[in-house]
Amino acid sequence: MFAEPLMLARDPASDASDGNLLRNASQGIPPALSATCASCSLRSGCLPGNLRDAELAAFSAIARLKRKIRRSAQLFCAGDALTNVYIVRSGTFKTVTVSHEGRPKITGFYLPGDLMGLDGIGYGTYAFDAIALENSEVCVVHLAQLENMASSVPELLKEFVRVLSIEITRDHRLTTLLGCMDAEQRVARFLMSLAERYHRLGYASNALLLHMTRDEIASYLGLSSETVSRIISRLRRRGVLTVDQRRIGLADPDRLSRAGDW
Amino acid sequence: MFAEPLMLARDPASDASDGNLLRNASQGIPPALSATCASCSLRSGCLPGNLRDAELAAFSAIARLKRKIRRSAQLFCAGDALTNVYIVRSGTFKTVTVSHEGRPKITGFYLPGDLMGLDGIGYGTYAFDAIALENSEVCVVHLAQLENMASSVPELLKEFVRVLSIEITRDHRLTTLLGCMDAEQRVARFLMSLAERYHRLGYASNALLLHMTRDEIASYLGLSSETVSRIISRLRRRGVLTVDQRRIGLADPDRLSRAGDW
DNA sequence: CGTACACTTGAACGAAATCAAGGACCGTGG
DNA sequence: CCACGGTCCTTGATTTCGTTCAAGTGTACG
Repeated sequence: MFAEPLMLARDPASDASDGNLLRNASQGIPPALSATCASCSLRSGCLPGNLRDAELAAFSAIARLKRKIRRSAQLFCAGDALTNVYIVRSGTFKTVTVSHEGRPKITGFYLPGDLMGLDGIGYGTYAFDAIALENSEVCVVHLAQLENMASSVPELLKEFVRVLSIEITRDHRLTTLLGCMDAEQRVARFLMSLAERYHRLGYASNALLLHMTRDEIASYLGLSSETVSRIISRLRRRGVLTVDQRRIGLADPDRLSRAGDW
Repeated sequence: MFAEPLMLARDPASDASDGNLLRNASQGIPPALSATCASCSLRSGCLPGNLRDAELAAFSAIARLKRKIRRSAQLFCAGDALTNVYIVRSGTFKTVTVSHEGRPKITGFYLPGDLMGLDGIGYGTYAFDAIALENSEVCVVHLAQLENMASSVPELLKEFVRVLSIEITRDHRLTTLLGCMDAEQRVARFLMSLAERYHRLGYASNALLLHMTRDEIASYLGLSSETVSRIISRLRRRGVLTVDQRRIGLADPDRLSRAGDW
């Protein structure tokens, strides 16, 4: 479909080494003791959202370790052995898979509260590269410890299963989007969904700041960056959006929503 | 993308009533006592595959209830409250979602050993309609009982999480397929993947019998049925496949595999 | 034996990719 | 401070792949 490699913003190869340096550096910093789940601003939007105080403290202990990842650095690599899953604490990530010819394809964007690495559990290795789109921080959750705790805390088990299931639902929606919708529907849905996710995190619901490039959006939506650009321009001309670089204003959310109907 | 409704083989509306009649009818039949997991031919290809004898018997008890679904009848409906998940025991199912204009889109095909309904757990309702492509049988697994047992049997918890994770992986692959690949790659991958799944079930690896129509394949792959037909014809002309209606022979699996490379 | 449905194939059309060029923004260094 | 190079973004012209439309063939089943 792409005759030439689709060049994304940053070179994965150089990111890898960059990421490793950062990882080592950040692990030298002792985790802040104040960073407990009870004091975290995500709270209900996160995996342990439904736990009671004692259980929450226990979960907090297994998610104690934090890791800072600088913009364009790599959190984990496709093929690496999976012992941890990660919860985004702040910032944004993308996950990327690479064709055997080296063409990258973005499979997801992750915001605060999202779990990364779930897709790799079944095979014991990460299925994708995870790269930070801005300076970000994650909670490191040892999978075996999580499964242990889930055995003894039914509420956590349910919540973990729920998160896994919702990831499946999200993927199925993406599947429908990629299989059935035209370019305008895809872009409209993408913006709506991003706005909703930010809104749930407490941001304004009628404006959003994209942390990804047009190329990255295009890759995720199975389009070319030119097409994404054209669609955004068209929606702007129609008065549905206001556009100032990465700042997108939802001037008419109803019409945007309808543009994404299927 | 489709200006006209994509007509699938059978009318979902008529299937629904048909399905309900069947459901009531089949529930009148007492479950066969001989149908235990220990005696099931799927064994290692199924959820309880790694359990030891005592645990297997316990699992067998919560998956005791079977249900027969006749060709084109409906197992469950999108939006219905989800209390059970289903394991395909024999036969084939498709899951279907319908656009607000009534256009159907097939989101998955399910073979023996596959779990259906996982995508609905997060929201407590099924996300899709599940329809049998041939006369089929499923094991009914009460979700609450499954989660209960998973709490006390770590091996089952791991296996359940593994199955959920693998579903995520599978969806991500489909996402890549729909987002990046051209028609030939999609069809080639589809056939390869189906052949592999049948092979794991003990069928010949170089031949396969499609239980779905070209329309259904097309819907799943985000193509038109004409395109699917043309691609299959092209692969036949090249000597990669032999085609006799729904019987597909994999004359040159290596080349078929390469045709699906990305 | 005839009707219905699934499948195949051809021809015309269209949506999005590709190719190509120009412009805006950013950090850097003179 | 401004010039410079590098990204990123936008827009236009052309091409391409797959859809749509249309017709015809084959197969299953009453």
